[in-house]
Amino acid sequence: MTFSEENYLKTIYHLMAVSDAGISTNAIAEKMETKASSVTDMLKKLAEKELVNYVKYQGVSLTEKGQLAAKMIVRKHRLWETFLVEKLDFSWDEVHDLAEQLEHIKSEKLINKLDDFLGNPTEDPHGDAIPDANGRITKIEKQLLSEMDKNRVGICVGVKDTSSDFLKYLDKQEIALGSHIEIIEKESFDSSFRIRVETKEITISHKIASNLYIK
Amino acid sequence: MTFSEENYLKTIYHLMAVSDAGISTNAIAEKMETKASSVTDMLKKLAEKELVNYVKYQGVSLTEKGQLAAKMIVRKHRLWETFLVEKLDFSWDEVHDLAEQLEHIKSEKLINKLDDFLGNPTEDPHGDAIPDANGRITKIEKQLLSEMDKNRVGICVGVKDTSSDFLKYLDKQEIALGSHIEIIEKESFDSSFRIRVETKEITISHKIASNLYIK
DNA sequence: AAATTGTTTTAGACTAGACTAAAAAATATT
DNA sequence: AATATTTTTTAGTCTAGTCTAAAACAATTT
Ligand SMILES: [Mn+2]
Ligand SMILES: [Mn+2]
Ligand SMILES: [Mn+2]
Ligand SMILES: [Mn+2]
Repeated sequence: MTFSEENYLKTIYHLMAVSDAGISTNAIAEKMETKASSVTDMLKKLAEKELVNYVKYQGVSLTEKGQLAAKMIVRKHRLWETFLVEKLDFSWDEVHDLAEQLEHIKSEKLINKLDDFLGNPTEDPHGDAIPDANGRITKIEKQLLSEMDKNRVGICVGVKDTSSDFLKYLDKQEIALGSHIEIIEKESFDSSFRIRVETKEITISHKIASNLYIK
Repeated sequence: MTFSEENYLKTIYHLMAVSDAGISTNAIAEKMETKASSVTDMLKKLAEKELVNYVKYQGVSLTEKGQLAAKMIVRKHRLWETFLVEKLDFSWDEVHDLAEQLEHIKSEKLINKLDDFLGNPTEDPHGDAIPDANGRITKIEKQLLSEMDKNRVGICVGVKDTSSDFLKYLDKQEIALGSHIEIIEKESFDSSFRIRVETKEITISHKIASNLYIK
C-alpha cells in the first residue's frame, strides 16, 4: 500500500467515526486539502483493492479489510506519538506532524516491539485510544466539558481538537491530561465556563470547553 | 528532497568512500538495482540542485552540500539501527531494511533527540561510525582480520559485509562486536584462518576473515 | 415538473521516477 | 589507425498521483 492510499484510508476512517452515512467525495477532498477529482480516482483504486465500498455518486465506506488497515495506521500514528512524548521528551503539540511521517513505516514487528517498549499504552498523548495489534480499541467513557453541569468534577482525559494552537493554549492555562477539573459556574450569556483546574480558577470560552474531554 | 534523491545521494556517498575517482553511472545503477538511464536522469536533477558535480560521460561526485546531505542520511540510518537494536531488542541482522525506511523521516529535531536518547553513540550495531549533527565522523583505526598476522590478538569492532546472511553466520559462530579474537594459524593453501573467539577455537574461510574488522 | 444549484465524475494534461531501445561517446582490441 | 566493445546519454513510453475544465448526475428551489 502506498503512502497516498494509506492517507486516504485513514481520512475515511476518521470521517466515518463522526458520521455514520456514506462519506462524500467532497468531505474527503476537504479534509485532505486535495481536489474532488483526485479523490474519485483514488476511490476507484481502493475499491478495486476491496478496501472500500464505493458506488458512483453515493459516497464511500470502508470494508472490513479497509477498516482493519486504517486502524493499523492509526495504531502506528498514536504509538509513535506516545514514543515521541514519553521517550524523546517532545511536547504534545509537536508530535502530530512527525507521526504523520512515521505512521507509514512498514513493519508489523517494529510496531509491536514499539508497543511493548512503551508498556502497551491504551491512549496516546492526546487521550485518543490506541488500537491493539488486532485492531481492538478499549473505549473510555468521556464527556465534553461543555456538556457537563455546574458543580460537576472530573479529570481531563483527552482533547477533541489536537491542533498545536489549542494544545499550546492548554499548556499556558496549565491544563493537561490528568488535571482535576471542577465546574464552578456556567455563564448563560456567552456560554463561557468558570472552572477550577487543580487549585487555580480560570474562565474558558465555550469553544475551549467543547474541545476538552472529562471523565 | 524526495526519497529517491536521498537514496541516490547516499549511494554516491558510499561509492565515494571506496573509490576516490568520479563515480560512474553504471556503478550507481548496479548498486541501486536500477537502469543507467534512470541514473543519468537523476544526476541531472541533483546537479541542478548543486548536490553533485556532474559532467556528461565523466562520472559524478558529491559537492560539499551533497556530502553533508548524504552524511545526514547516513547519520539517521545508523542512529535508527542503534535504536532498534539497543532499545527495541532487534538483532543486528534485522535492522538494515527498517533503517532504509526510517532514514527518510524528515526532522532534525527528532534525530537529535534520538541521538541524545541513545547516549550519543559513535558507532552503530555493525561498528560503522555515526556522523554527529555537524556531519563530523570519529574514525576508529581498525584492520581487516584477513590482513593480520599469526599470533596477533584484538577485539572485533565491525563488519564489512552487513548482509543478513553474514551476520547470522557470525551469530552462529558466536562472533559479536567486542569478541576477543586471536589468530592461531593461517592456512596458506586456501588462506583460511584458525582463530580463537573468546575461549572457543574455530576455522573461518578467507572470505569471512576479509569481512571482519579488528582493533 | 421544471429550473437552478451543488456535487461528483470524466477527460485530458502534467510531473516524478522508472523503463526500453537507439544513438553517441569513450575505451579497448586488433 | 581502424574496428569492436562497453558505457553513457537521449528519445520516447509508462504509471501513480495530482490538477483544471467540462460533462453528468443529484438535490433543492421555484
Ligand atoms: Mn496525531
Ligand atoms: Mn494523537
Ligand atoms: Mn544499514
Ligand atoms: Mn549499520
